[in-house]
Amino acid sequence: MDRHQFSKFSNWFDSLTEEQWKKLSSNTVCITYNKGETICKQGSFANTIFFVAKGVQKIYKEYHGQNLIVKFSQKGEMVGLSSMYNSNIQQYTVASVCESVLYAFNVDIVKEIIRANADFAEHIISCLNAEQEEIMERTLSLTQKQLHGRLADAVIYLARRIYRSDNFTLQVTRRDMADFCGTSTESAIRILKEFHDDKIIQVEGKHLKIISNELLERLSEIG
Amino acid sequence: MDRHQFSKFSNWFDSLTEEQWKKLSSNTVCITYNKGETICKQGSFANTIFFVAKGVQKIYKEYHGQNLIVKFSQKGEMVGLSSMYNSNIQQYTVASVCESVLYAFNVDIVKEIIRANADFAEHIISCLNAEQEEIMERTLSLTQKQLHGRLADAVIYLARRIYRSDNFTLQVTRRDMADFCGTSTESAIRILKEFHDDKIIQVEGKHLKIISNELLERLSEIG
DNA sequence: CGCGAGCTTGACGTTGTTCAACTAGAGTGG
DNA sequence: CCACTCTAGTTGAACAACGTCAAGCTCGCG
Repeated sequence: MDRHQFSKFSNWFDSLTEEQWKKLSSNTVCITYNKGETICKQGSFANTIFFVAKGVQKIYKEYHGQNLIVKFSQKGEMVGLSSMYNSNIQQYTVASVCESVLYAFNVDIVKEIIRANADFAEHIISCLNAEQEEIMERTLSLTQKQLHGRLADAVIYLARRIYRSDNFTLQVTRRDMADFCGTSTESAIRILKEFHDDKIIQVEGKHLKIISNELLERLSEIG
Repeated sequence: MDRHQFSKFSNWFDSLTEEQWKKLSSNTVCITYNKGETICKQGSFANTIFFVAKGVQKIYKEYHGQNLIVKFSQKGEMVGLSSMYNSNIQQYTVASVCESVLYAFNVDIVKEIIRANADFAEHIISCLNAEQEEIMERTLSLTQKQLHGRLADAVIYLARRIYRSDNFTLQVTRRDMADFCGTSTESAIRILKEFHDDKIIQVEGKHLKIISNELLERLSEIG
């Protein structure tokens, strides 16, 4: 594992001493996942922290055959930090929505570094804070807004956070969009079509283009 | 501030050195809040971490005049850990649902101790993990279950986590119950009445008694 | 005694789910 | 190369769940 490769797209490991880096990387494997493959499974033992080097993944909770997608993770993010202490049971399932490359760290080594390196510990806490803030914002969206608001939020999320463009090719299915908005596939499709007909976005198959960010934000705002 | 008082009902500060404790406690004030008073407000600057010595508080997000109660906090818990890093803006409002006593710590001192004390840092991370797990569980409940399941969850939560009894006096209003379940006051009342009529619980005004834990759990399970 | 906040109930309308049917494309095996 | 199947996407109609509105109630407090 070349340290320089990592620091190009992530500051996660900048604070590590040479020794800490060696220990971490010698206990690490790199894995490539195909589209649709499960990376880790809700309910299994959580002894791994993942670092995403490539691709997009969906992090979701399973419930009675229904899925709720909590968030999408991507390049430069750590996955599994929130199942690190307490129960060592995985709280959610992670699956690859396109070809992904992940590094799998041993959780005990990560914990060891947390204890030895205050900068790294702070980074972790800071990251957990951000994640929780995000989840609470989404919980608010999912529980207080109607479908139009929720789908507007989803489109904004994908455009700004994941694809960083107003014009992108969806790697997720309509079902995933629905699971992200806590609704049924049919409803998600209907609302997206409405947005299309109202010239707020342009959807053709997997291609999505935002026409009016203002209208999307208005929809998000009024719920 | 007497250290012994604290260690009676909390292990939060056990790992602190004498010096760290002195520094922390000399920058701390103790405040009593009456029922209904706001402890801290969503959107304001977050430079305080609270430690609850007495009472029950509601932690909620405000949105268009509607509130979503994320959780209730109580004796022995820290409040504000999740707004510690990143933005120093309070992510939620905290209000007292009965007479409460809280200690207000300076966030910078807490951060200083995190850097200097690995046990304390681990404790914080562990706590953040637990909180996030709880919030995700609730998000699942709120988005995937129908009202009966959500109210069953709320009753179970109050009985097991807050009052630790199957027979207790509610300090929260029906409105709060509704805000906790992401529904309207009227709906919350109707479902509670149904539970009462079906002899699952017994509600009379503020008094609540669980008659059948099995039925409640079945309701929670089937959603 | 009157006022206001919290609680309760019924009627009604809306939102969003469910079910069923149909289409299109991708992969598979004969 | 063509039937076959499977998955994803789409549409419409019927229905259930839930929110909203309106009204009345109770109880504590000034």
